[in-house]
Amino acid sequence: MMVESASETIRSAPSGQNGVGSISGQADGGGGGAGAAGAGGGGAGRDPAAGADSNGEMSPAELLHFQQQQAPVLQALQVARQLLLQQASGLSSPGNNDSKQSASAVQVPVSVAMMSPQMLTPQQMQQILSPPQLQALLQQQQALMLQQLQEYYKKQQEQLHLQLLTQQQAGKQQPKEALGNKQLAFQQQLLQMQQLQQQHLLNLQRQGLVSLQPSQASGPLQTLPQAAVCPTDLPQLWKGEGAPGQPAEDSVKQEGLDLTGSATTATSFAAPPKVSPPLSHHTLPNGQPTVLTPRRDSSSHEETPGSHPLYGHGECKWPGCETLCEDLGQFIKHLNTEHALDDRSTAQCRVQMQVVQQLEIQLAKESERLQAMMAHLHMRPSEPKPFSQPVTVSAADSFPDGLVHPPTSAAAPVTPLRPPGLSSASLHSGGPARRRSSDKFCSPISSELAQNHEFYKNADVRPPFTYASLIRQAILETPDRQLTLNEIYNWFTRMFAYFRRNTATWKNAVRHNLSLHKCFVRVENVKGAVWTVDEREYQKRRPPKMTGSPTLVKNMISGLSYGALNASYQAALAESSFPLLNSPGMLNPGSASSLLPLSHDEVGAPVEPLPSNGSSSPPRLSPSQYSHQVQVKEEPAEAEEDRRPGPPLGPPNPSTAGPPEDRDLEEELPGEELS
DNA sequence: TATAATATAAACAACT
DNA sequence: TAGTTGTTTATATTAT
Repeated sequence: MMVESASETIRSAPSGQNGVGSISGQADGGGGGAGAAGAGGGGAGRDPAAGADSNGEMSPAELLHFQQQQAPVLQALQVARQLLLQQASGLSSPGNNDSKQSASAVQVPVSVAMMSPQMLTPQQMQQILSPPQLQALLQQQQALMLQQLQEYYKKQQEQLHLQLLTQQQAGKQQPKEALGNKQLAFQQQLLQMQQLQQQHLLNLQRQGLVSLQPSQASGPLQTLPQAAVCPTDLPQLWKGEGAPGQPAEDSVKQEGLDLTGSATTATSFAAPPKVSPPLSHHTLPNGQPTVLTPRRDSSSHEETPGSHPLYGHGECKWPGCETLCEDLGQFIKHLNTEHALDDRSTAQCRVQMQVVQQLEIQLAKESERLQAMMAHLHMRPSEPKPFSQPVTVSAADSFPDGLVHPPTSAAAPVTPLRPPGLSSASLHSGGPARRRSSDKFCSPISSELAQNHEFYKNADVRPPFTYASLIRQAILETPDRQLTLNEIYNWFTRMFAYFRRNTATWKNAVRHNLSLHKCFVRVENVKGAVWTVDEREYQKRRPPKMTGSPTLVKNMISGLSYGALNASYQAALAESSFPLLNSPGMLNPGSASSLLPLSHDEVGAPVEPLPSNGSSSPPRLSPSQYSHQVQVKEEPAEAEEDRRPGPPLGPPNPSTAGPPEDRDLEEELPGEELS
């Protein structure tokens, strides 16, 4: 009865279509997850679309107005950048004419310079000043320029903000949707501007044009999140909080840092009511910034250990605040005075939370993308795979929650998902996955399992290994190299998400394999019957030609992904003699640990990373033992008595190995104690 | 095409 | 009696 019902599910399961469906479902799920994750910060996530919509609803006049507003900013940026570039080239080659120009720029108000760089031609400075002087002047000028740039931005942003406010007021009578869309449009403009500003500053920084000293650097630059880490929208988000808002009263801080954000703007701009649920103040470190450990810039972590997370390199790391503090005490004082619990700090904290949310959303998106990529690649197994990524990482990445939930339907025994390091051939089971040709020869189960341990554990993907190899692996992973049937079951379910379903089918298969293959020896001990592996018999199954023959190599090359080729090849060679991992480097910690027991239980074997290594050579079993075990299978009753003494079937004594049947295999294993 | 390996299904017996 | 364990047979698929 059970079997029948289960078999029905199995039958339906193998359908490839379902598998694909499940995949897409997972992808969808991922997307949904992302959406869900972004629910809180959904505003940001939806911004692009919302912005587009809102733009669509804006009147042409408004659009034009904004564009006009932004045009000068762009121009100014371009000009300023050119100017700085010229200056830089001038620095690098003092004799250059450009340097003259740059030097001359020092004397010209930056604002003017930005507007009409071509008109600046005082080149006398270059002739008059020495290179060091020029450089000093240049730095000074750069700082000036930055300051002016920021002021310029600030003004533009204030203008935009004012317009936003007026729109808000004027639009009170308008349908809320339209108003919201307009606001979004405004916010988009603000974001763009801020992004522009940041990109510009970043560019300057990258070009080495701006090596701003902390004090010199105006907030924006220093507070810029790492470009590599943050998508462009993230910095803007932050900026949006800090700079744009800058209502008049806050805009100019005594420190001269223009970065300080204003709470009001922050809330209205970056955290629209819908998006940012009222972040109650309790979420804020009430006057105890220490609670705000999650800094948005990782730089804080580089600071001297023991220092305040918000204090590093002698300055306050509070977003937008680079106030210099001589020591921790001063910093604490500064913290309590400048960053106490108030609207501004609250808003900044909100921003920080949004930054984190954005990062999470980004992570979700990237994970989804990775899934899609993997699915896509699986669709075309013939295509060469670029690289095999570190399995654990990618697997984890692709499944943020660490789980790939089995498709709702029992379908999809083989989903398009593939462990990154796994060869297409080994997974090639497009359909019912009847054949796992590569399991024995091409991709050693031990290494693949080690590499993709997390993947199989979490992904509902049918492992590309035969039942026999899996059973063997399960048994060999145990210190005693013996397992009861139930323990084998448990290993299957523990190691493979796939085997958490259709239990009747695969369990039947396991039993069938145990009985069918001579390599599995049933031994009775006190606890009952346990199953062991007769490596000699197991290796017998190998077609002789496979051993190190060109065919093997050919198969492997054709079957393995390029990235995994090397590791798999090595592992294959290793497995032929040492079935289990013997190359620690290929293991990820988790799997390595799981396999660890194997390595230390062998009595006689010195290193014996894998006792099971007996594989190629009749390893662990002394002739007597071996014969006895075989006998056991045929005559279980007798066996158990002899076994009793040591560990039930304890680590077979590796003392003398049976006649190495697979000599051919052992070429890889020089030092192996074959006999 | 023949063969081997494998997967799956199922029947059956023994045991708990 | 039901469930588990173990064996065996049959059939289909795939690769060599």
